[in-house]
Amino acid sequence: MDVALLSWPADAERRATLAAQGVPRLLMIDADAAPPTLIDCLEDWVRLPASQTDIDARRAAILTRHAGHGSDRPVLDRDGVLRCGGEWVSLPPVEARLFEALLDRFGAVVSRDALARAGWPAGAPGRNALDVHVLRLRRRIAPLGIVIKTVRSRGYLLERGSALLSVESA
Amino acid sequence: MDVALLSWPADAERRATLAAQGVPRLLMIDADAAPPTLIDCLEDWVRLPASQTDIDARRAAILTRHAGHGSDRPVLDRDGVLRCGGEWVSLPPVEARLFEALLDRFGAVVSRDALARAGWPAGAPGRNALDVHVLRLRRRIAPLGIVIKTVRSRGYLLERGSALLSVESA
DNA sequence: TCCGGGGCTTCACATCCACGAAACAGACGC
DNA sequence: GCGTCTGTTTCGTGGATGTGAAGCCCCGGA
Repeated sequence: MDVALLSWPADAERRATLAAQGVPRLLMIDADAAPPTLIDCLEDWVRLPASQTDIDARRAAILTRHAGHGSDRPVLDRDGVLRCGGEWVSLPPVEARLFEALLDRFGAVVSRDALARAGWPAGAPGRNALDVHVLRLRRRIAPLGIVIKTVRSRGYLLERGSALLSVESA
Repeated sequence: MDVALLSWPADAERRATLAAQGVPRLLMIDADAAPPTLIDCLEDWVRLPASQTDIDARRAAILTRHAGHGSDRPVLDRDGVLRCGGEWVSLPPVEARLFEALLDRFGAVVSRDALARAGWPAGAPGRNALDVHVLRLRRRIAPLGIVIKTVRSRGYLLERGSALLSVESA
């Protein structure tokens, strides 16, 4: 995980998107622009021109806060091995593609359509196939403390479980 | 509560004291000094010389965080996911449209008529539908510390709750 | 002061649809 | 052959939306 560097006010829209996904941001403020109101604790800004030292300091601060809020993303490699919190599981092809799509938008909603396209690029099978694969994927990743939440009639959303965090850190 | 303005590195000792007391701080960094590592979320810094605008912006940001890791404005994304203070809930279509209308006028009154139009662009169902949906919306967003206040015979108004802040931080 | 009504809140249902879950079956690889 | 991966069918549960009706509160009028 890294801090996203954005221009302000140029990247206003991207900023909102990243904020919604919980991605930390550092806004580079144009010399003559007004500083924005910060959305949350994972955001900061520097006025340009700024020294690399100052920029690095603010990035480090954001990362520290981010770590404090605890939310490491799982990692999926090209062999379908999913790692998170020291543990790992292997994902079969279809589930790996589904998970990849969810991970790309970690913390944000992925529509069922988008998932179906990700899972079956050549065309999806029956409608229920997706349901079943999500079910199986859920069970497979549960031991890693990763959860797929349903957002009814909208899609699915990937996040770290809450209950397991204490167990994991213990 | 106000933000303490300190010089850095001159006021290092006072900074530690204030931090221990939970007092928010803004460090004014000497032009040639290295930026400090931030102790907590209630601290920030600006490099001198800095404009009053920038200083005020950072003070405001600190105060926002101080109001309690979640006193930020709620954010509703296009997938009906409402985020606030690290938590989130999903809103079904009708409630999402109602909430959007309230959020557009955050802190101000939105008339029942306007709400009805926002919730049912094609025309509202029974008159009571709005009441019931407001009720359900209230219950759904309560866990996020967001409150819909009634302004009798005028409409509704969206704001952050106060009582829940302690629960939320626990 | 008491009463009636408007405005809002809340509950109890009823309907419809999305999603969850189990069971089953074919295909494939070791 | 056995276990895994994948897809299908089927059934059940719970969410989303509306409607009707009972209650509360406050305000204005008799």
